[in-house]
Amino acid sequence: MCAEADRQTGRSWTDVAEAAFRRNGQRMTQPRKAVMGVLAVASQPLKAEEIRRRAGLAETDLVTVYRNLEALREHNLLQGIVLEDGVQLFEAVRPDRHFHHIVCRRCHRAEPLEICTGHELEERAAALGFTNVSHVIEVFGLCRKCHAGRDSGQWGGAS
Amino acid sequence: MCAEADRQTGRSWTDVAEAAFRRNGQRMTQPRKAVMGVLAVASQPLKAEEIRRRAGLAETDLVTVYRNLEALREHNLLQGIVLEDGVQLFEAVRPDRHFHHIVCRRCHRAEPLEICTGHELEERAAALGFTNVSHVIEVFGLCRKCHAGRDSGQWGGAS
DNA sequence: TTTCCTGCAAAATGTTTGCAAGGCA
DNA sequence: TGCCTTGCAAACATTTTGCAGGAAA
Repeated sequence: MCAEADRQTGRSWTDVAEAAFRRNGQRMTQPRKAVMGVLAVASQPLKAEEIRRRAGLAETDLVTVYRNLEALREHNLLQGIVLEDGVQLFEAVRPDRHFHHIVCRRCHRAEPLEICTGHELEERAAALGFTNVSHVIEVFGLCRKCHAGRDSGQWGGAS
Repeated sequence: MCAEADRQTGRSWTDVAEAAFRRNGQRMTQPRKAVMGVLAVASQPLKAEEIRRRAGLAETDLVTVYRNLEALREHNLLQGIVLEDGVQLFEAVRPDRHFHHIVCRRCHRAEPLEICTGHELEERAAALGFTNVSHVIEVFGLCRKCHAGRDSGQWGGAS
């Protein structure tokens, strides 16, 4: 799919995304460019609100941000993760990278964990008759900075 | 059934939960008993609304259900999973069982996947300086019944 | 009779939808 | 000039909070 082009042509994620939009007769507006710019350089998954902030779109409605995120997702250029409390974070999809994150449950800072153990689970799921299988693997914890003074939490322990 | 019994004492999850409440000076009310009864026999994680329905608490406010779920969680007797769309499902915690689920993204039916590959990830996270580490691993797909006529979905594929 | 629990109302959050006006191509 | 996008308002679903009255122990 479109994201594959990246590996073959060496084009940046932004270029690939822009091409996908144009191919579909969709337009490159200022808010869309700004959102893409943020996602292109983000080193971690971000909340919609944070994307707007980094994009310098304080004047822009959050609705517009969501609509652009949704548009990117439809082109398979964006993926989301859901935190323990239901909040969504978004990040650019790059074909040459698949990994999961350790996310600080206090400050939401994320670091990549460059291993993926999902295939076993997916195989098992397929054996149970499930199709269109995907997996979510996220690890939560407290980063060093946030470690000070906090109880173990209701989700802790059950690993 | 035997699987419900606490490994050491032979007490059922319900008994353990009731003891935990009484130990804390908390009371066994009718809504609380009903919620616990549902969780004790549920074979899969359930939404708050579904718990109320199964508990026969149509007259009871959902707020009460949430408060009881929260109370159970504080005793480490309940755990939740978050679906791709942010909705929470709840299930009883049993000390002798740790596994993840394959959840149908249409009908929310879940089946256990009796393997857990989270420890590697947690070790890695700990090495990065994170504490209080826990993990969320969920696999989503379409069960056989729901497989008919449905597009691949915005989250699909990116395994 | 204490104080925990419930119901009701309302708020908080995060996200989506409808519609008319605005602006890329 | 088309019609894709935006802004605004409002709807939405889920979950949380405040407060007064009701009920376990």
